[in-house]
Amino acid sequence: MAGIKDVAAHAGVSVATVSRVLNDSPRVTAETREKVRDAMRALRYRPNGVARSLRTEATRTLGLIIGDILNPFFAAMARAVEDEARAAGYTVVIGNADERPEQQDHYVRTLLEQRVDGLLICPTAETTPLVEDCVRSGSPLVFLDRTLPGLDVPAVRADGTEAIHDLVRHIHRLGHRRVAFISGPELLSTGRERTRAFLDAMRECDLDIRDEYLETGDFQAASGRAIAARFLDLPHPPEVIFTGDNLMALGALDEIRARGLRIPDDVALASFDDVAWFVHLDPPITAITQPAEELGRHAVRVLLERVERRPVESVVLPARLVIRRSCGETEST
Amino acid sequence: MAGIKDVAAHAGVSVATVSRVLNDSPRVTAETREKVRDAMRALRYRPNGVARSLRTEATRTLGLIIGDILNPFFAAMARAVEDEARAAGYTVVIGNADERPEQQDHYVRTLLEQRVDGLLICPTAETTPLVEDCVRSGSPLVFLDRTLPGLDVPAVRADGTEAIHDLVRHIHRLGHRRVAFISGPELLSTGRERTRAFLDAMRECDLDIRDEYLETGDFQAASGRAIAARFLDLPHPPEVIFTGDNLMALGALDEIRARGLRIPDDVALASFDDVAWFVHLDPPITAITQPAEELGRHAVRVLLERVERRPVESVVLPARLVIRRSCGETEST
DNA sequence: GTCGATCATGTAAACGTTTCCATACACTCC
DNA sequence: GGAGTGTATGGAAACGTTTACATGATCGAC
Repeated sequence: MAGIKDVAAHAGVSVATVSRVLNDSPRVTAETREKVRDAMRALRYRPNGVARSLRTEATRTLGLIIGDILNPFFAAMARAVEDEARAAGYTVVIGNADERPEQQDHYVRTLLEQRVDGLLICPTAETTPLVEDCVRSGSPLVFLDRTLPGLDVPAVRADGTEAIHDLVRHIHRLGHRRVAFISGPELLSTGRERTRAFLDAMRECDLDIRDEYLETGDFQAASGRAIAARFLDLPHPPEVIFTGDNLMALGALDEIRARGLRIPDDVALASFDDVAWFVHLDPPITAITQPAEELGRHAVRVLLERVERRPVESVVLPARLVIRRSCGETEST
Repeated sequence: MAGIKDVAAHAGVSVATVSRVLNDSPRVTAETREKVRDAMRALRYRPNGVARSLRTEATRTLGLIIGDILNPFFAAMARAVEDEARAAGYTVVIGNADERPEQQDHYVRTLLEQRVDGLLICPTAETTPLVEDCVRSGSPLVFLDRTLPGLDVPAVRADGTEAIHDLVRHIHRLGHRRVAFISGPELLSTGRERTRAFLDAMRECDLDIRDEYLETGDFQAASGRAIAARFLDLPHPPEVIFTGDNLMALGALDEIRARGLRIPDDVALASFDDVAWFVHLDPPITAITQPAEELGRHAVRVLLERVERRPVESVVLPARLVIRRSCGETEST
C-alpha cells in the first residue's frame, strides 16, 4: 500500500511537505498543495493511522466498556457516546463486559494496550487491580452509570433516589401494602443505591419491609424470572413486584404471564429503567426512566476534558418516574 | 510510560529478548524469561499495541459497520460478532452508520485508516466509490445481512423468502384477503428481497396486490407509523399489515394503539424480524425470526478466512416464521 | 581435543508517520 | 546593493516494536 514516501516521490517533494498538506499546515503553497493532493489521488493513498498514532502518541480513539450490549439502556448510552465522540473527531471501541469482571478486565487490558486516549467504564462488580492500576497511572478514566467506592475517578450517572420515592408513594396511594423488590447486585453501585432508596421510601410510607420480599438478582432476565417465581410461591405473595432494571422486569413478566396472572389485579409490576415497548404492553408498565443519551453525551464531554488534562467534576442526572397502569388505575390524573 | 527498552535495561538483557518473551518464543531460557517477567511487573510495563501493529502490519482488530445499533436485530448480531472475534483474539470496532450512506463511508474511511485487519459491513443503500475502492484494493471485506449487487464480495445473510411464503399462506388460511406491506428501502437488498417474496407469495395464494397497500418505509419506527396511518385512512383499509422489520412494526403498533384499534379483529399485524417482547404483547405478534447470532458468528469466521487469504463462500441461513396470535387464532395447533 | 551443530542472546534495520532544525530563496528597507 | 526578515521546503531523528542476521557459548561425536 502506498505510503507518504511514494506520494512524495510522485509529487516531486519531500515527505515533510506531504505530511504538512496531510495536516493542513499553512506553510505550504497552494501550488504544491495541489500537486501533493493529485499524487495522493493518483496513488489511492490512505494515511496510516497506526504510524501516525505511534508518532503522535494519540489514537483519537475512546474505549467504552459496558455491562451488556443487549440491554437497551446500555445500547442507547453506547449510541449517544458514539455520536458525541464522532462529532469530536474520535472513534469509539465498545467492549461488552457481559457483566463479568474478568471480561471487563480483558477489555481494560486490550484497550490500554491499544492506547486509547481515554476510557469510559461501566464497572462490573468490584474494583480490580487492573482498574486501580489504571487510576494510579493516570490514564484518563471516567465511570459511566455506575461508580466504584474509594477511587478518585469522575463519574457520570443517574440518581434514581427521588424517582424511587415517587414510585413507592404512588404504589402506597393506590392502596398496595405488600411490596417486593428484585434488586440488582450488591456489588454494583446502582444495585446498592436502588435498594437503599427503596428501603428508605418504604419506611417513609410506613410500609412493612419483609425479608422474603427482598431478593437480589443479577440484572439479567433469567434471575428476574426465578425471583418472581419465588415471590409468587410465597404463602402471602406480594401485591407489587418492583424490579431493579428492565431485563429483570422482562423476566418477571415472563413468569407472571406463564402463570396466567393478571396485571395489576393479581400482581402489580413496576420497573427501574424504561424501554420503548413498555408502553405497548397491556397494561403499559409503570417505570423509572433514565436519561441514557444524556448520560452518554456528558460522559464523552467529561472524558475529553480529562484527556486534555483539565479538571472535571462528576455529573449526576435525575431519573424520573413515568406512571402508567401496571400498578393500578390512578384516581383521575 | 515504560517501554520494552526500559524493561530490557531493568532485566539486564537486550530488547530482542524482551520481545521474545513477550511473544512466547521458545528461544528463551526459563531463567531469563522470569527475569524479564519480573522487570515487566516492576515497571508496570504494558505492550504498545500501536508500535507492534506498525511493525507487524496487523492490528488484530475487525471493523463492523451496522445499520442501527438501537435495532435489537443489529445489537444481537453485533454482540455475536464481538464474542466470536474475542474468542479468536480480535477486538472489534463498531461503527453505527445510522442507515446513512455518508456515515457509513465515514466509518469505512476511518477504519481503513486505522488499518483494521478486516471489515464487516451491513451496506446502507447503494455502492459508494469508497466501498468499490475497498473491494479493488483487496482489503478483506464481508457483507453482513445485506448485499450489494455487482460486487464480488462474500456475504453472510438470512433468506426470508420461504418464511414470507409461509406467512402469507398462514394469513390466507385465516381468511384474510386484503394484505398491506410496509416494505424496506428499494436500495437495500433485504428491502428488495422481502418485497419480491411478498409479491410472489401473494400471487401464489391468488391474493390481490393493490398498489395502495404497498408502501416503502426506511426501516425506522417513524416511517412505520406514518405508513400504517395512511393504510388505516384508506376507504378500504387492509385487514393485515405486514412490516418489513421490527422497528416499523413498533411504529405501526403505535398507530394502531393510538387509534384504539384491536388486533387482530380490527387489523392484524405481522413483522419481519422478531424481538423478545413481541411475545408479551396482547396478542403476541406473529413474526419472522432471523438467526442474528448465527449470522454474526458466521460472518466473523468467513472474514477471518479472508484475512488469511483463504478462499471463502457466502453463507445463507433461513429465516423462520413464528406464528403467534396477531393475525388471528389458528384453528387448533 | 577439535569440529560442527545447536541454541540463547545481541545488534540493528525497518515499519510510516511527525516535527525539529537547517537551508535557500525572495523580499524589504535603508 | 547588502543586511535583515520571513517563508516554503528538505533532511533526519524519533516513536516502540519485531525480526533477520550475527555472535559466542555449550555440547556431542569422532
